[in-house]
Amino acid sequence: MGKKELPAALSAAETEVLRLVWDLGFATVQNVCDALPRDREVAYATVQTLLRRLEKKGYVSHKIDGKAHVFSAAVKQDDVIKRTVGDFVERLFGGDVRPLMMHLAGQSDLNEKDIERLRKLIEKPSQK
Amino acid sequence: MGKKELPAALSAAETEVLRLVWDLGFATVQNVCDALPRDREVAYATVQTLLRRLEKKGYVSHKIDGKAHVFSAAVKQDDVIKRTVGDFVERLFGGDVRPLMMHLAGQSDLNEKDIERLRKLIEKPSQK
DNA sequence: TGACAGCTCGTACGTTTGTACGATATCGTC
DNA sequence: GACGATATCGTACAAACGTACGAGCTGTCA
Repeated sequence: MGKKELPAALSAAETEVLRLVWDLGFATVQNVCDALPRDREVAYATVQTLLRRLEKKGYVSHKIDGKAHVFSAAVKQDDVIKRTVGDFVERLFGGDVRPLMMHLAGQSDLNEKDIERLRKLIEKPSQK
Repeated sequence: MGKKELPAALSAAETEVLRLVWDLGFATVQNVCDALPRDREVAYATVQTLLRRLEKKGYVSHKIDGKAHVFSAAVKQDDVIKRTVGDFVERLFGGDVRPLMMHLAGQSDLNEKDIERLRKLIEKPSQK
């Protein structure tokens, strides 16, 4: 097993749509449109194309319900995230995650619980 | 003053070159080529184009030294990182940085010092 | 059963991206 | 001052992206 071979790379717009599909679990084109942030409205037809491309690349699949296509993810979110974040860190930080963590830590407002969970994750030298 | 207006968006390849320019401080096309990771070799001419595009977009500028152009960054690294990471988190996590931090914390091997610094950052509710 | 609303499919198109060739300009050296 | 080595510049081009129109198919309800 090991390396789950992921399909071709995702563009930004595709990534966003895929995320929404994960969030929704099952979604029609319309559902995805509705789930888009209000400030990023985009034509129905565009979402449709993005879903079609995602399907062709193997990231989602659909079943038919009446006249609508109901899409769902065909890849594990963790795998995609791992690869996407990896690429990102590579480009912007030369592969070193630490500056990114520092940046995030400085930027974000984490509550007590978040910090607690983080601490756990960080301090337990995970079984890598 | 606030929002430093950053120029148009960067592509992945551009981002990588810009990072190298930051790392190097000042760099000729050749320098950037040499600094590229060995597994990602790319033609001199390609790097050249990317630097040209970066300059047109306003991310780098150059001065002339002999026959060579010496490029240096024209934007603050922090600003670019902030925006780039922001976009990224928006697309892949819907704007919530916490899942990303958790992911990174679980993936990376941080040493004692890193953890210490992180803890400081996290726990001091910085002046936002 | 026919009209309508909703949905997909084929197709398109201007941009951006990644990559690069060939021509030209410039610096140092003999 | 001519020559070679090294740079840049203009230009190119296929693929990927973002976005979308219009035609056609399919349930649904009167």
